Amino acid sequence: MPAVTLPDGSQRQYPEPITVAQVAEDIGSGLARAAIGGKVDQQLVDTAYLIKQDAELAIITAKDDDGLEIIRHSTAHLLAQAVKSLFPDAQVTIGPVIEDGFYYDFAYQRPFTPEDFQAIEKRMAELAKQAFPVSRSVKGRDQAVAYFNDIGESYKAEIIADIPDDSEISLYQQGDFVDLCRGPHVPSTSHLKAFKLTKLAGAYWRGDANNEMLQRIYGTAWANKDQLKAYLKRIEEAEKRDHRKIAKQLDLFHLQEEAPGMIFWHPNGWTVYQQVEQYIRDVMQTNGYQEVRTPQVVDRKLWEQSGHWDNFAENMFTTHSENRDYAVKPMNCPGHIQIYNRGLRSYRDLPLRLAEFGSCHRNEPSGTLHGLMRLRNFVQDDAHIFCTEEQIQQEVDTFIDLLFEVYQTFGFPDILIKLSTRPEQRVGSDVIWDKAESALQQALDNKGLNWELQPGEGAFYGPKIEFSLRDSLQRVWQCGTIQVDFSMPERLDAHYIAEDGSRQTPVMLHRAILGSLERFIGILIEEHAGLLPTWLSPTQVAVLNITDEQTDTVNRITETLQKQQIRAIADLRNEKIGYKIREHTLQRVPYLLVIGNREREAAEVAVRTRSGEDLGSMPIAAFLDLIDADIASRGHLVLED
RNA sequence: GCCGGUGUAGCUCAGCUCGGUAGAGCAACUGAUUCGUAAUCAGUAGGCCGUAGGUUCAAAUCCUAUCACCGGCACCA
Repeated sequence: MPAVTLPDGSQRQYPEPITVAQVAEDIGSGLARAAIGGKVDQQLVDTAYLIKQDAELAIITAKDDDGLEIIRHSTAHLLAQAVKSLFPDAQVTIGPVIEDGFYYDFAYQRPFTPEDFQAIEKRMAELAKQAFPVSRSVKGRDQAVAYFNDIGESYKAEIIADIPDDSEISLYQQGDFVDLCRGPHVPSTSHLKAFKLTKLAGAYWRGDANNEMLQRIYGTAWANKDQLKAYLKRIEEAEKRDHRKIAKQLDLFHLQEEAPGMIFWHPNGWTVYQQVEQYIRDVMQTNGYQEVRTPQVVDRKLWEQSGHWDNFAENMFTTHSENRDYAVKPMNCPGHIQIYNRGLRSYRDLPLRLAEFGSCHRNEPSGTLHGLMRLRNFVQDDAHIFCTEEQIQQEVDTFIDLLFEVYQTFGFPDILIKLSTRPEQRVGSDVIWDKAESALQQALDNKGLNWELQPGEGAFYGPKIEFSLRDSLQRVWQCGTIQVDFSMPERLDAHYIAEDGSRQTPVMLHRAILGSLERFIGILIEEHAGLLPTWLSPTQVAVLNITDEQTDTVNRITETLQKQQIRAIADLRNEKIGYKIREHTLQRVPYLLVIGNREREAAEVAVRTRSGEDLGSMPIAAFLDLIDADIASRGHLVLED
């Protein structure tokens, strides 16, 4: 006699056990048709799930987030069914739901071609239309292993073999396709109406590069065609923000074959870079850091001593001269320790904060390079804080505040924070690790921040916090970091004289706010779609004449602006004003000053923003006040819609 | 590094299936036009078809290798 309580609080009594689908039918036939799952006492189940006792029930439809997840998961199965029907020899492996979609990994003797891809998508649509009922069954573990081995699905058998002994294994069947799955799934493939396969890629079995490579097919799935269309539109728009595309349009930088993973900065891009660097330099100077500069090419011996040669030799660029081996620096820390080590340090000197816009080279694997985001040569806003163990907490605390201040200036509200703790292979005692990890964790918790734990992901020398941002396609890139290091000061003989006269080894904190300046600028470009705030814009003002009668006036105004440190250009070309406005707007110039005879007579400038807003005519002094305030606010003075 | 895809004028792209003198738009240059808030008109010039081999009477096109880029995977001190 189950009593079912619905989300609105109403209760329904049934004389005997009843399925989710039947309850939906009881409520209404429309709901019954829309039902794709249920939530019984907070647990997601199929519509065929039998409710035997009193329970809370929510009927899940495509409108629910859970419903969408079920649809995506079921579409992954549909993909597998389509692949098996076209390529019976292909083996299925895993097919999880991911953000906005799903993927499925297959093992097959030859690569899927773009034509196969089309055919698979077409077959999926056909199969969905056939409205196969999806049914669940349960097998014992050994029985399930035998079953999948029997039908030639050895990967599935391997997965099941790893599931604990006593677990029940659920199988889902649609047509003649059977897959191992926890579920739940839609009751019929007819619920899968809005999907699209998006990309074809390789992926290692079980995510291990030592294993064979499978073929992964990615797809997206939605509750209806409109949502699918909106999603595809969103992706299309996001791709337009790609910093590599915008860099071409705005002439910011380029890469070329002869220097893979290294940037040729053009005047426009370098202007942006310089603004970012100078801002961070100011922040460092006002927050107790001292800037230094250390060599690019350093004798191999130092890298052996620091441990880099052992751990990262194949990722370092090396060179030699007169029988000596050198490496181009991949990090700045050993250099900073050399500066620390010149002269005897006292506990009174600590914390000592050494900062460097250090250009580092790392020979990253070719497949990882990605525009400004992943390079072989990049500059970090790097600094190392030498301190005592007692000072760690305070330093971490202050650093996080500083980082948030900077990220706020640049307009990044959405920061992903991860804490990585001790890995298997590490140096230093557990006592010290305990201290360091808790210092980092406490600093985060004290500020009430949301963070994710990554157990075992710390560096061999200490735990770390990573601060990551997303690009326009939602890919995550690590930018800021703070890492506690117990190892390197000792390896490189750093010491200080403690209060009691003893010789102690300092702790070192590696920290960066932006991380790689290049990467940060890449994200900045995508975040703003190239519409950089005025303080960062390569050109801040374009002064345009209507006819050549105003040439002298335009030149004079441009010079006036330039003398006030405004990055202004004059556009005196013999073109219609509409043409010039279009061009500079496409170049994302924040302010356009139009000078015709009216303005010349009135000694004013007509101000137009790149968003198309007309700020009216004003004397040049008034415009200077306006743009000065804009620049000083670093993008936080909102003049445009 | 691994899997798949791509590489043609400064930019965006067509031509490649099925081999037969390399094409468009924008940009550039020249000339005309002097114009009021997102594209004035006409003309001219521009290409080692990523690179190196091969097949062929003939290769942008077919084959092999290689480099770079794009999308993933693995990696990211």
